[in-house]
Amino acid sequence: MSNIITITFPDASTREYESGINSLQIAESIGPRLAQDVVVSKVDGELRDLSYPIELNASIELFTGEAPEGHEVLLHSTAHLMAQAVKEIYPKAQVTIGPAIENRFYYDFDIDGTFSDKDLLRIEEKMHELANRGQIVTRKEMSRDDAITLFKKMGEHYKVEIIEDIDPGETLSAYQQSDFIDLCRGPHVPNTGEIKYFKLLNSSGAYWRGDEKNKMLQRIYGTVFSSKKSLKKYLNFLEEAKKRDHRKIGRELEIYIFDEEVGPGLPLWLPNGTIILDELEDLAKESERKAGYKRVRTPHLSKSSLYERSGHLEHYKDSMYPAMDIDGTEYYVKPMNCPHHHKIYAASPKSYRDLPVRLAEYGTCYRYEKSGQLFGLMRVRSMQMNDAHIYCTPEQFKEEFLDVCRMYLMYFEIFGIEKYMMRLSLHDPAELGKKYVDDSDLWIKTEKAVKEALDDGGFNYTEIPGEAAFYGPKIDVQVWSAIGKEFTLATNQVDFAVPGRFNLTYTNADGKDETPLCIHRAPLSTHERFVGFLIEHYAGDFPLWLAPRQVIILPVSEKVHDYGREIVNEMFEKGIRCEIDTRPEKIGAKIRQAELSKIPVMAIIGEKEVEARTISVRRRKIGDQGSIPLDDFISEILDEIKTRRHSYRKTE
RNA sequence: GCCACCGUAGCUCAGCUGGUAGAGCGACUGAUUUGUAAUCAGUUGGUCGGGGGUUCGACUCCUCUCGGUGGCUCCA
Repeated sequence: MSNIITITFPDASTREYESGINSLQIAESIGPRLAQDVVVSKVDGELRDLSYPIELNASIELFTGEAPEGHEVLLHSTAHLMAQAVKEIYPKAQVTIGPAIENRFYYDFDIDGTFSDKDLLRIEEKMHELANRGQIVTRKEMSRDDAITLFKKMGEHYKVEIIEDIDPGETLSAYQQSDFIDLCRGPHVPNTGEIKYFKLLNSSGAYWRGDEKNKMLQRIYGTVFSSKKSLKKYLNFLEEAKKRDHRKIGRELEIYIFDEEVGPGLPLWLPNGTIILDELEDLAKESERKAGYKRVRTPHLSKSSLYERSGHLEHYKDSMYPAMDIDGTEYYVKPMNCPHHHKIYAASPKSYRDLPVRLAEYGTCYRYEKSGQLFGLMRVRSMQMNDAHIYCTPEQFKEEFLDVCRMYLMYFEIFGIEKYMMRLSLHDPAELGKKYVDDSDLWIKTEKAVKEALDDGGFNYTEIPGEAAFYGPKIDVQVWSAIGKEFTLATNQVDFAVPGRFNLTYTNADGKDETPLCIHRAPLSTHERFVGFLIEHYAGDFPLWLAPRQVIILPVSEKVHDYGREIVNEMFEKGIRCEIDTRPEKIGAKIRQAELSKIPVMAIIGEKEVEARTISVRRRKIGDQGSIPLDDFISEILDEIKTRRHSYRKTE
């Protein structure tokens, strides 16, 4: 066996080393700085500990804590460090799982009692102490049975439970630092001294294995970075995100409120918010009209039999408001519009020539969301859906489905939404007849058709098994709130089951009855959620067409109030939302107030402007734009509104 | 729903170990007639989320309840 091996680096350069060398030694041979910063390596494409001995020729990639691979290891190692600290302070605590997540890590513990903020500080202190000790982190491989024996002896019952679920033949690994041993796949940093810049963020309850039937554990979230600067930047980002939170801006800009006496999750839309909703609806009506949708309206209540037929009572009863008894019959507040639309479809006989039938309604629905689930406008109990149902033949399906997807993209373009993820939710064969309509062939056929449509349309998407609706696969568009919470913005579902239950038919060219497919779609989500999202997306700086307050006239002195009122009237006549600030304040104060209110256009008028019939334009965040004739100003504003132009952005 | 934390004026917040509440902004009034992010002065404003209890005395302690926040779980 040759003692010399060749190591290939990502840039294709090579170096020779003695067999058995590890990544840390290789880093040292390149430079002391790299040796200091390197956290983990990839050997032949596999992430490995720095101490992993390399026996044969290999390709190697070294990662510092700045690289995503390195950061993840750092996060994970810090989770271990936290667990070690917790075990030292609370010897009776049992450790469970502690993974790295995006920019953060957490660890769940089973302890008596809970963690207070003070406890977190104490744990954090302990962590610094343990980190500074420079404990060497070593990897130990063992058989599954040995692992069970070891963790049983340690009294770590959750770990034993985890191991017992692993295949008997597998070799497991554990990492040890001082007396602390944790089952872990690794890799980890070689020394706890590498962990310097961390902070524990918050604690919460978390069910063991995420199942509310299980015991509630105590979870601690924290974060770590490879430099003080990065940590600070991240903490700062969290602070900035809070400023964009739609709940904060929604209150500041008087968009919506919740009232204790009205009830949780039941928003009241203030005049400013209603303007935004109206604009969104105008956009939706306009684009749906052009796309051949017909608008319908349906009641808020229906008999229970309707939802029995649709299957919703069977599948979603827990999320519906309880039934009310009316003249001895059970009625439900509607949790969705589809059954009503099915009835409208069925109201007259359809031929294949009538299809596709596209029915749209911004119907208000009510869903009983668990109290802990409510989240500002993003998760509410009363909601208006940007809803429509498309009934089509199997031949028409692909094109209809794609048209819906294209409609999302058109909206995203209008709103400047760039960060999103498309998710295709598929059924789980094991759940057929339980969670899902029991028709395996139809599921497979439909899912294939959806995938084909998406592929042909050139869409990128991720497949998620076991997340489909009970009646068919669905496409969700996922976005993230300012504080990083993921949620579904647009949704598009294929329904091959419910039309049959409603006996919906169309007569085909051969004169025979067939059941149409139904596409459920809500590209603008619920209007509540969409507005919540937009508030954060724009950080309250709405583009002109959406801005509740579009133009404010700021008179330099009272002498020009008449001219100002004249402008307001003229703009009002043209449909521009314009107001005038007649407070006896100096112009600087009026500007400041307008800026804080995020009014996009300020029109400053003084005696010069009166004389020349001009206005001095100041765009929010842009500043003074100079004087222009009043008529030009009005037509510019109108054009910007009409074309729904993007807002000016500070950083662009 | 579960775990933790929080709840003082329209908003943001102060109020030490119990002695019946303060500031800034806002709003209002008056003066100022102002040129691109705060003119000055005055006035207004709270049964300290609500109920019950402990205490001579509760914003402060206990308890129940309502609401919010961070998570867990779920989302047609």
